[in-house]
Amino acid sequence: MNTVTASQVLLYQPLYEQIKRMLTQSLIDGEWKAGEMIPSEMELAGRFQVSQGTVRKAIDELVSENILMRRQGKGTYVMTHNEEMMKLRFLRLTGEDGQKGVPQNQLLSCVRTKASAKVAKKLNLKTGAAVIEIKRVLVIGGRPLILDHIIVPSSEFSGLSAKQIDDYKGALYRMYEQEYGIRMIGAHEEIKAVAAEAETAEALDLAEGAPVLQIERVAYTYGDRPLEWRLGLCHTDQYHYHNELE
Amino acid sequence: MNTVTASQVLLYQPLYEQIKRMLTQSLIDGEWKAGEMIPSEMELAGRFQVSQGTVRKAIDELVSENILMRRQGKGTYVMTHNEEMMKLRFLRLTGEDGQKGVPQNQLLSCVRTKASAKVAKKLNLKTGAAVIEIKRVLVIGGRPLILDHIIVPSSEFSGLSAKQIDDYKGALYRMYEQEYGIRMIGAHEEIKAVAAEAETAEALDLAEGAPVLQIERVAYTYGDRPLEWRLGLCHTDQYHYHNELE
DNA sequence: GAGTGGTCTAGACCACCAA
DNA sequence: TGGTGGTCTAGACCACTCA
Repeated sequence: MNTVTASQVLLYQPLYEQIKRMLTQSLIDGEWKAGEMIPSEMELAGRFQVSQGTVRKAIDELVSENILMRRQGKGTYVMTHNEEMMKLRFLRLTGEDGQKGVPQNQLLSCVRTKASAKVAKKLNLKTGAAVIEIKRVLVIGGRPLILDHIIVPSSEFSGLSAKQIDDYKGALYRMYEQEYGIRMIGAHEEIKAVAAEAETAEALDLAEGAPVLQIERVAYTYGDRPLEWRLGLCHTDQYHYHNELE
Repeated sequence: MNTVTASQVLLYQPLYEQIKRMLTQSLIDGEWKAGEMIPSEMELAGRFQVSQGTVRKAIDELVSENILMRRQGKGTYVMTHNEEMMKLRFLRLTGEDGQKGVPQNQLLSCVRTKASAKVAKKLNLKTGAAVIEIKRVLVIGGRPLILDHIIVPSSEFSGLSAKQIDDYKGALYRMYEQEYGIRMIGAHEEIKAVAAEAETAEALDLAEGAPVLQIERVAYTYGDRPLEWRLGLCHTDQYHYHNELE
């Protein structure tokens, strides 16, 4: 019976799902850019020849995924990392008081290199593909907190420079969005506890062998396309990673 | 103008929000228990004197919060930790292959004691209030993986025994639900990397001082009422904590 | 006041399930 | 075949923003 169900699932597509996919395609195609207003619900209903309620349901889902945002009385907008609430959207480290503090960015290096087998697999690239590798330290409250090791494909970020990273004060997802039109909409993280190696210990002002939190992240844009890999090593004496389970 | 808006926000409540609250209250009152079917949308619409669409929107939100679940053609049910997909809902540790493996429970102790100031604060209790303290090791794939230290208020879990924990093979949230009618619907976790102390090292078969993941969790039931505190110490050589950011 | 999103209704029809 | 949830429509009215 499950085999029958499987084929039915593939055939049947509610209208609002189809519209959701068409809206997403328009976002991928760049018809509406980050921060811009999209057409009104009535206008989209006319374009797709469906009722306003159906368009609404499609938009509802995109809003719940943080891809669009509504502003009552004004319109519906493409979400952007410029929004105050989105700026540190993916930074899950907070102090014991629950406050984040504003991170300072201290760039260590930004070089062209080739993708290792491991990173290539995570980014759907071929081993040895051209990538850009960034190393930096995030300083919060005057203390070095995270040593980040970041890799992005050169094909999508050609010309990426240390100056751009500095210009945006290390807010990389804002920079990707504004300089390259690439909007990160989600990420997958894998977390472990490891002993600090020499490089980590020095960067974070710790003893070698001290326990640090290792956060491996793959961030992706529309259509779940992975476009950034990063490995963060965090000192968690006074900070913690927080998570809400529902 | 913000002051005006604030009072308006307090006064204005959409119908579906009111219905959502009434449904939640019925759940708190135990009108429908975990796994039971609630009345049909049409019946609730009649009871509350609103249209079916309005009831539907209220239920939609409760479903998205994992509080209710729909079964097309059958009805709407109170979510339960018996559901296959809910059984390890809050366990975020997986092996490198992304598989969870079935955990075995090895109970170390289950005793009556008094709440420390720290735990009391997290559980909204008074310092020194009667609590039950459970220590156990979760074994996955034959290897001890997590040393758990769990505290619940005696007032809500009177009579909790080692036998109950064994009977449910350590699936505590299923046990809370079936034995005490308490359903955990969410949790907050704070994660750090720490060095294993002697007790931890012994329980997890590690060297003292080895880095371990420390997960502090407060789990809550309907109305965000906290009813369980736990501290898990995890060995993350072959496992990792995973998280999806959206 | 015009335009937008937000709520609510009433009713139609489809998909699914169980008896 | 009847009852349930799932989709879709058309239209009304409310709340908000801005010119």
